[in-house]
Amino acid sequence: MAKNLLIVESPAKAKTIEKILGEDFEVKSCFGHIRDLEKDDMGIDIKNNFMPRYIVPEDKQKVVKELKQLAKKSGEVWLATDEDREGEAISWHLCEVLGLDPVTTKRIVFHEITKPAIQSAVKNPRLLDLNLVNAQQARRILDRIVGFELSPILWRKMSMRSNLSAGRVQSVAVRIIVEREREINTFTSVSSFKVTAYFTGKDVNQKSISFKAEGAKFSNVSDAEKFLESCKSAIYKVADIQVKPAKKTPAAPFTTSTLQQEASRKLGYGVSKTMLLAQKLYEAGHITYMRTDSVSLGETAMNDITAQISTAYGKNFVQTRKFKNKNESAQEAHEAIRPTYMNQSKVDIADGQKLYELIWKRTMASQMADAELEKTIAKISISTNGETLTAQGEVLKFEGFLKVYREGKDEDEEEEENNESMLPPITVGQSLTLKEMIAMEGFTRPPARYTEASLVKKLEELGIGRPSTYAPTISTILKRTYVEKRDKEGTERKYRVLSMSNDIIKNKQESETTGTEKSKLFPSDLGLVVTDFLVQHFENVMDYGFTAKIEGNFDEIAHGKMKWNSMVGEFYTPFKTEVDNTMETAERIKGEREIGIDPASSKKVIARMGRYGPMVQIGDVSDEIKPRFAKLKQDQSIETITFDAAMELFKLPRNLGTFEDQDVLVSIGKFGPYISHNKQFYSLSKDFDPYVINLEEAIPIVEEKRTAKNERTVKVFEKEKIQILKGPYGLYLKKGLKNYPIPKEQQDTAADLTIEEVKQMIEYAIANPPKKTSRKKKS
DNA sequence: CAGTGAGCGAGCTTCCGCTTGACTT
Repeated sequence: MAKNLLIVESPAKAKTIEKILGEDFEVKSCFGHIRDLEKDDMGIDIKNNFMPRYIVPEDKQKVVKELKQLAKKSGEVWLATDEDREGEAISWHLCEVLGLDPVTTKRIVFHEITKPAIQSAVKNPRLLDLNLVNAQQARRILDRIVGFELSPILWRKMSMRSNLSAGRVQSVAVRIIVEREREINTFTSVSSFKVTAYFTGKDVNQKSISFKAEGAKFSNVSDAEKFLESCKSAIYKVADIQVKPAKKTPAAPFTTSTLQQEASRKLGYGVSKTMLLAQKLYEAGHITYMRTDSVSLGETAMNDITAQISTAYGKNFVQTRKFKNKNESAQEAHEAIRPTYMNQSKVDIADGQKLYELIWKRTMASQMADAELEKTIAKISISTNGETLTAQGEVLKFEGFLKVYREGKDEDEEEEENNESMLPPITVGQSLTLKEMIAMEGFTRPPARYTEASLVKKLEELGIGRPSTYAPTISTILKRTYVEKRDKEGTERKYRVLSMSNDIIKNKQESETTGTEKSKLFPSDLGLVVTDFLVQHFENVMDYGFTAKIEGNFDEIAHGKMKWNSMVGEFYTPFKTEVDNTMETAERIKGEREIGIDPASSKKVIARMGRYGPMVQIGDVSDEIKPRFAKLKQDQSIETITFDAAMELFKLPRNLGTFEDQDVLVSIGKFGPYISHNKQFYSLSKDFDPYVINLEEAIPIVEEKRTAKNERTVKVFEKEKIQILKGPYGLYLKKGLKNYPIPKEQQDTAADLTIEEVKQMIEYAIANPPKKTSRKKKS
């Protein structure tokens, strides 16, 4: 009898499952979706009830062909795609393409790849859930409509010529970054003075002790000073001690999102790097599937984990837990991310060890005992003013899960200096000696800029995007340059410190660096203006709750309570009206902002988007005097640039004077600052500031780089902007940014080439690009 | 690339969500 064919999504899964099922089944993978909407068009017949037009994309044709052939000669075909909306749809598409009857074809699901789970799944096949398939179609079609209607509006309304895009997920992701940036910009930091006292004394055994205690916060320096003043000659006594037990609970096992966050905090990985390494670990069989939103662990896995904990740390370290997902949008088709074998603590994947270790520890910790603590809070009285100070200490009574793992924290979650040190043994009534009392100025902090991973966290909270798309979404908004990932240097800030020892109060000023950022997401001006535009015209789609709202509708479709095309239609009609309206009536996107009047010409100075990005402009094209333009520096923004900073930009290009009877100019080009002299350009190193460099400094740079250049230049056709240059492999032609080869036989006589011959050579090179030699070995 | 920078516009671009290989020296 012919074998049955079982189709899953992932090839790595296929291998494992084939082993489990044995002789009767041949297990193949379809590599995810095998059909999609037409690519070049909307792909939807809107007038015909939004009937989708599906095609098999080029890169899936090979797989589909193979599956078709196998299906023909196999016994029964079983569909075992993931148990979620997308998986159900993939199975339906498989039916369509392989000519299977969706009403009789066997459909099975499982959440873990273990022998019992799979065998029981095979014993209990069900049929395709067409309601769920329709929910997926609604999701797909709605996303296509939003993306393919909004993007063209941007092409029309944005003068920049680039591949702009908008979509349900990406545009909201950018909005999150934009709004955070504005929160930071409008944030005003408030300072206060916090009192800390450093005490010494003796414990019951007459051993010397020392610790610190904290007092009130004062909103200004004079109140803080008054307080210190009032503590002069005071007697300090321990007024009260309270001891409270406390416990800490381990975090749930990893999902895609939490893995990305933790790898970012602890290992400094970007989300793409994390996923790439996780993929390698998965393919090598070291971990379970890495694109998941589930926190649950299979039964077999639980046994493996608890056995491992018992052996390594003892039975009292075991505490099993069934974690539940907080997130309603989770579809839980897989397990949490965990090692496949807990007894394996090392892997042989290059760069993968650290990530594996993180997964291993997190998994172990999740089934380990709570950590038990003892928190001590001591109140210290001040005799002179009746105020009290508080000293806190924490003692770990039982390590529990902390033995292997402690979750990292995001910047904005960092609690105020959580004192996790121990308090020395003190007794109520005991008097203490004040060594020093300090009132230090501190400042409230603006919200933190997002990292890739903290953005993923936010998106997940809003139910926007899926585990398989978090990393690609971030790549998209970076590629579109709506958002930039970069560092920011901190700024110096002064703060005051009042200190009192031996009843003498001193007032010092110190300085610190604040606001240093590493690998953070900043919105570009493009991101700012496009977001404003979209929010203004498409508030509905840009709303943070939009996805959650339509997910509710998809659920109703999945439960057969709503028809998918009427749901899409309800969205489409008002949306399309707004699209048409916006196309016709909306102004071009400029993000224009007036920032002042140029005193020299008394013309308006504006900051706005230009063809080549953000710029400042004096005057207008309609003026008699020509307008002047300057592009913004990398860290400047239309929204925040000051008048003075803008005027500084107009100092370029700048004529430094003459050298060898030719002007020396300094300016900033696409690739940074440069000097131009005698029609040649010399890029300026970081050591020189184009706004301050003078002629004396510029001349040596020109001379030095010119000699270097002369050694390379054989001939220059100035009018045509073509050069013949000497390279490591011989002579070649350079036109603009592109290089073209000079044929071997003409290498020696290249210096005598005429412009006509050179042009012909370039034409020939363009017409005959180097061929990709695909040599297939003949067996 | 480059002493500019607008706008004009031919013809191009684009979505989200599933999955992995891969044109070449």
